[in-house]
Amino acid sequence: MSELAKTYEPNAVEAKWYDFWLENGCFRADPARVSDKRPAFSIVIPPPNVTGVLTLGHVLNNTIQDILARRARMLGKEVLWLPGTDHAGIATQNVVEKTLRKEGAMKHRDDLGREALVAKIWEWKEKYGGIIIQQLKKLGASCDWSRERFTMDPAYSQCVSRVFVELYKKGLIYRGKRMVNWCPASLTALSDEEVIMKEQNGILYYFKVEVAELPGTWLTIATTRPETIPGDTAVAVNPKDGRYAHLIGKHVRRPLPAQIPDEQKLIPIVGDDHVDFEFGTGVLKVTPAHDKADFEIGLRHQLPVVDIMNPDGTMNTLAGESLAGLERFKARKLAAEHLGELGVLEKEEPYQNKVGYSERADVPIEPRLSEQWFLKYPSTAEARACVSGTMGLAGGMGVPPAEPGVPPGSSAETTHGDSDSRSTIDDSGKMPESAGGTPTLPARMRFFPERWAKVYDHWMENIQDWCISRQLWWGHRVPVWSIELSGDEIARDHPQLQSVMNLVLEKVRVRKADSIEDATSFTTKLEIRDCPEDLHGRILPRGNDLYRVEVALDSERYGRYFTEMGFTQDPDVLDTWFSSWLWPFATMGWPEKTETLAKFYPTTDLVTGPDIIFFWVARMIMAGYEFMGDLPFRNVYFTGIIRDKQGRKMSKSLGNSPDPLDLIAQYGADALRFGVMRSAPLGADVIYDEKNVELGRNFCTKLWNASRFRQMQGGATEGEIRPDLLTSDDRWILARLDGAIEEVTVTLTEYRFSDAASALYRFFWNELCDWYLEAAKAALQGTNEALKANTLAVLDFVLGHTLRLFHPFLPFITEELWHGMGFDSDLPAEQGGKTIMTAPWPKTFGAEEREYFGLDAAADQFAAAKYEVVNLGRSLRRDFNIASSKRVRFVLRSTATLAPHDIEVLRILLNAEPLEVLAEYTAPKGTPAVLTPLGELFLPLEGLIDVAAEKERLAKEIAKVDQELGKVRAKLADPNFSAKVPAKVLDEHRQREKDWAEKYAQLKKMLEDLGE
RNA sequence: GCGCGGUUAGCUCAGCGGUAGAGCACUACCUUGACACGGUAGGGGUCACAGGUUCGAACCCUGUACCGCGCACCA
Repeated sequence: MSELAKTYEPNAVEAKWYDFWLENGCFRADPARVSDKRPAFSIVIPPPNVTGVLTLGHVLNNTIQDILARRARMLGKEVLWLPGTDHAGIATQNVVEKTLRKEGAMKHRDDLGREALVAKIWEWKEKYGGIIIQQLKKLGASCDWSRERFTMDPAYSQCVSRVFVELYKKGLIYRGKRMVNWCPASLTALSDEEVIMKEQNGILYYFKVEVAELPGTWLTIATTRPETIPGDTAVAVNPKDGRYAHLIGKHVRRPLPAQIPDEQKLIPIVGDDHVDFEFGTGVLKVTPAHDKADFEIGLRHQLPVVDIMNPDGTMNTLAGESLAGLERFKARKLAAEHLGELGVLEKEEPYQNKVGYSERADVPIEPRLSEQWFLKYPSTAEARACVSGTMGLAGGMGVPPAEPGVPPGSSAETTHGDSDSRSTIDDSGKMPESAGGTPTLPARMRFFPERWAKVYDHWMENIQDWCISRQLWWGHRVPVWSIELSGDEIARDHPQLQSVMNLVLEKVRVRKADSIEDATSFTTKLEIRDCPEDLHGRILPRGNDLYRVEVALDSERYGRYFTEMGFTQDPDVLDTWFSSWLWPFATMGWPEKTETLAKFYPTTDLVTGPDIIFFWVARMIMAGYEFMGDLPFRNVYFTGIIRDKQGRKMSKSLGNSPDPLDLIAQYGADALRFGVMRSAPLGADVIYDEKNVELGRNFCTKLWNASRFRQMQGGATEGEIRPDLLTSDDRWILARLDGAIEEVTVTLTEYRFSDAASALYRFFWNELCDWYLEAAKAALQGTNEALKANTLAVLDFVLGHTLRLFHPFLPFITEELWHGMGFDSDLPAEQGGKTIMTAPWPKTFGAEEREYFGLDAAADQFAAAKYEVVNLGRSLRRDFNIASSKRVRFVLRSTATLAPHDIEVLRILLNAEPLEVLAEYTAPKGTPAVLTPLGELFLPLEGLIDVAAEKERLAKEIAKVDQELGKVRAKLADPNFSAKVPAKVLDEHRQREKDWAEKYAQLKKMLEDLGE
């Protein structure tokens, strides 16, 4: 073994071992190695944004995954941790556009054009795309980098198109004109999940309008958005509202825009149940183009839709001359001013409401009518059942998580009315038993913490179609080519479509095509070269003998044939999550039936944040069932969110987000990992404090120094332990080690990482270092060579196991010590050999081993009693102000049989010189003493002590003991107590009473011994 | 409004029916032969509040208050 350096230098060490692991293929997953004896373990990384940089959130998330992966390897599993990055449509395009604008390369994306901008983004991706991957390596992530994937890799993109076409074919994807969430900053539609509601301090404006048919009758309307008045096409009241019901059918004049002729201002008063007559004045202005609810009212009453805004959130000419061109919030103020000038503004009051914000761009979204692609989610019943089945079942901790190979036991607990949700009652014909509504079949997927299952279930229950198209350029382009033709043109130019057209013409429904129901789907073979498959498309009547003919293609190759025929590809790209939801299998080679998929799908664990439970987790589950016929993962661990000391989320703009790379440089990756893990309990947010990283650093240093201590003793590594030479301290630490193995194993199995880290900390620091290492000095400094060698063997055994227990948390320092201590060469390959990564995970002792080593309760108690003597002796020193460095005489009056080694341990730990153990001893009057489990310990300090002070100290202790004694006695005196309490508890109390009474008597005697 | 968490030492959190715990911070002493990124000892808590169940409640039940977070909302 080489000599360990005086201090631990993490940075050089970390780089060295990471390269070593890479060179030796330690992270490589080989499906061919998977067997009955070597089960597969797999995780797919939640792909970070390709342009992202490492945050503390990534540190938390990826450290957990690394711990799971490293431990799985030590458990002898074949581990695949599959890494990669996400193209992150909006985020990435935003970043690059912003940069280009700053550089003056463009003002608007149209200046560059689609191809040029996409090319720029690819350039950007190549240049900065790898940063976060390099940073993950610094953290120690043991991903199989040979399998790194990007959601816009050619093969991955192929998967996305294929999935699109399959869903299109099934009629689950359709194009429709709907109210969507429009982001005026990013100029695209968003899904409902991308909108976050924020509390807003706004103003509620009250203005009045005159009923045209009843001059002099005015209605007052409350609104937060006066700028949309020009888009109002009705005023609505509740038909049950006595105040207004008689006005339904009459008209009012809307005040804005003011310049237009009066007759154009007339809008009807309609009756609609949606109106809440408690709110405001009970009169609602209806702006179908700019509000979801108003749009619905508009549909019910056939109201015109007047769009008064531009896509970027400025007002258009329909808003009137003065508002046109103004940004919406400026327009709001001006509109209110106009109302004032017209004399119809009655009052303004401060008002708090919630406004939808674009998650990415952080600006209020604008409800907007537009044509988008939607997805009716597939496999919802299976996806819902597999998780919601956990409710109230398999509930508590301690139930091991589902492992691969668990037989599928789930079928849907409920059947939905949805015609498209295929039944999940499987062929076996097993129907869920109805047991008072409690699901009786085991869930197949577990959430940690479990409460997220309820959130998931609630969302699944109320699932809405997903708007999957985005008006962006960076992403997967919608694989649909379309052309608008008249019936004649179809017949003339596209004979292939004619037969389909005939069908359409038979049942011509010349009305606005705004949903899938109006489309006629077709499958046809178009006679074009190399096209082996049927093509799927739809013909949608657009009115006036015009038809939109569209085809969905999963191969870009054929797209150009359609282009040649005059078709154009849909300009939109797909929502980023439309590619992410395929991640667990698209990264493993789907749709090919690869060995990787066969061996590693479904994955074992997923580690992610609860904030993307709908964005990603739920959708992956549905995609898994739909395309793989099986769930994508068996256990989902939801991390907390990292917050600063004030409880705020980490964010760049707040500047409260430390750079993990700086922390690694300063403290080391292991320190960062340990510090974060120790403060990240299951199910709770993490309050980040650099002190925790310091703790991690200190911990590594301690581990380093303890190992150095061992090394300085010399001798061969890992000698044979002779049970006959084991001291009580040896037995004690072996038992403690056994307890630590048990606790760490259990806590990790239950995903309680912070508990595992605390258990490791406690064992290593408070048991191994504080007691065993100090006690072992008695043997190591002694002259008994056999005893010394045996102590070293025990120490090596314990340290070797400790390093392995620590390895998932502290991969670098444990590898360094594994080598530095010589474990790499002294152990056979199957027990680790040249890397701790492949060392087996420690197992608890069996009964045989416990007996072999003589580990029993008595041995444990004796050692604990010994350490208690030390504690009490040290307190005594402190009470009489004797420096811990000063050697003083102690006398232990004891009838216990103490081995010379035990006496030597006591002497060293007490820093006594000498320590006399006597069966008979009469202390001089005034000698301080303390009662210990092994007898009375005296600190003879002739003449040095303050008798009064000692008396006071004893009196204080007597009072305390008296109090405890009183409490126990009171309990025992209660007839109810002894009658009702379990025997075990009663015994405990009786024993306690005895102990306290004994202690009380002896303390009294000691007080007397002090004199007068 | 509905749902889910939380409220324990100055701070961050464990404990979840039977003598109140850890880490950090604080105080005192100690540069002793692994470690001052350390050691030893110590101070500090009517476990948010009010009821209830129980021989016994930080822990179980009910309600209240406050703090988070979802979901749905009234313009």
